[in-house]
Amino acid sequence: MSGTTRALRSDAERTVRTILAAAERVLSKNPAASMEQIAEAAGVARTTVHRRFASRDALVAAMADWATRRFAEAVDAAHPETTPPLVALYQVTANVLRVKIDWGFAMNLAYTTDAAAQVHADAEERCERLFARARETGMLRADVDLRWARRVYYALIHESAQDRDGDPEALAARLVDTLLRGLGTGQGL
Amino acid sequence: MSGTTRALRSDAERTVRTILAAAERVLSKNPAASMEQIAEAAGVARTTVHRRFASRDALVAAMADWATRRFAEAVDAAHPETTPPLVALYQVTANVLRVKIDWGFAMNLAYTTDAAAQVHADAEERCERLFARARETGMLRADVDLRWARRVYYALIHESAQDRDGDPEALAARLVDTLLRGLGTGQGL
DNA sequence: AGAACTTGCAACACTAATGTTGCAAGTTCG
DNA sequence: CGAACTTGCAACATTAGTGTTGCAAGTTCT
Repeated sequence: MSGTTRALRSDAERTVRTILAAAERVLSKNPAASMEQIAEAAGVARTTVHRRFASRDALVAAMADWATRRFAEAVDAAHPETTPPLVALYQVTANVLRVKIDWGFAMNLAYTTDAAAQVHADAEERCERLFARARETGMLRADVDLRWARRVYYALIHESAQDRDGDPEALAARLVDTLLRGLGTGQGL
Repeated sequence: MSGTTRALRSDAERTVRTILAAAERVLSKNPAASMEQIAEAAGVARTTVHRRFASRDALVAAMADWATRRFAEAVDAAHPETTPPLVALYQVTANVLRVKIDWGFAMNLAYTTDAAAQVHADAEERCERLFARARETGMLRADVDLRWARRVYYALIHESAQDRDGDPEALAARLVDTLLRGLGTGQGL
């Protein structure tokens, strides 16, 4: 039984992922797109979408959860609490960019689901803790506000993720450089 | 005749602005809000909204135009082509923040209308020209990409505008400081 | 008071999207 | 092959939002 159902279930799983990917593509271009448009982009009938997701809200919630899971993996993989701050910053940035480039819309649904909200709230805290370590090691200025630092960092992540065909490593390098050094020379300040 | 119609017309104008302000308030919280919700927030009947704006799209377009006009005024008032770059940067930033704090949603409709699109495209060019001047005077690093500079600047404007109750001058100061100096000390790079 | 105009209200028509169901056709696997 | 399961298709019910109209009541100004 488990062999059979596993095979059959994997078909369904594949369909689910196809739909999620299509929804990301369509909704990132037009957040008000209909289920019909999403189904068409996924190459399935609208009824199939409704079979997999009870409602539009359920589909959106599934997108939030899916992207959030990938986001959490991206953060964890960089071991931001144990790696030296600068290295961690590069790693997290590149990893998160990889996810955000593909799931930009879904990642903006951070506070749609309780589970997703929890992960993102945790991530914010971890981010600020990383910046706290960076400040202690003299990497960040002593007077920098951690909350503002995180907000600027997030804003730069968001902006960098618009370069959908760029190399995540290069994007991360530019981002970190801008975050730490800014764009000025320091003349006339 | 002109006296009479002017008085009557001003009533209508007042209603129009009330509706625009309400739409901004409501739609910034929920972009999918209905005309009913907007009307309620404006303290008028839904039919009144429909009398002033032929359709939902027309309302949204009016919001885009209104915010764009205020945005253009904010930029012009800073005389970014003739004032020294650093001063101009502060002035433009503070002025634009004042508008964006109140019309954040409407300002994101930049490319809804042809007229608005034109203004915003112009503003982007003017922004990059300002940064070009800043680079020539040694305020910005010589190797900085103007397009990236503008994108970072816009991202910081967007983020700063979230502090809806902050003093625009103080927000501008923090923004420019972050843009030019970044958040790092320069140690270990 | 009277003209010009605006508003709220109730009622209506219309549309687009959502969500459901039944069934025939197809697949994967044992 | 037959069981389990999934899909597409057609048809349907329901709803929420949009946009329209007529009319009575109200205002502002002359």
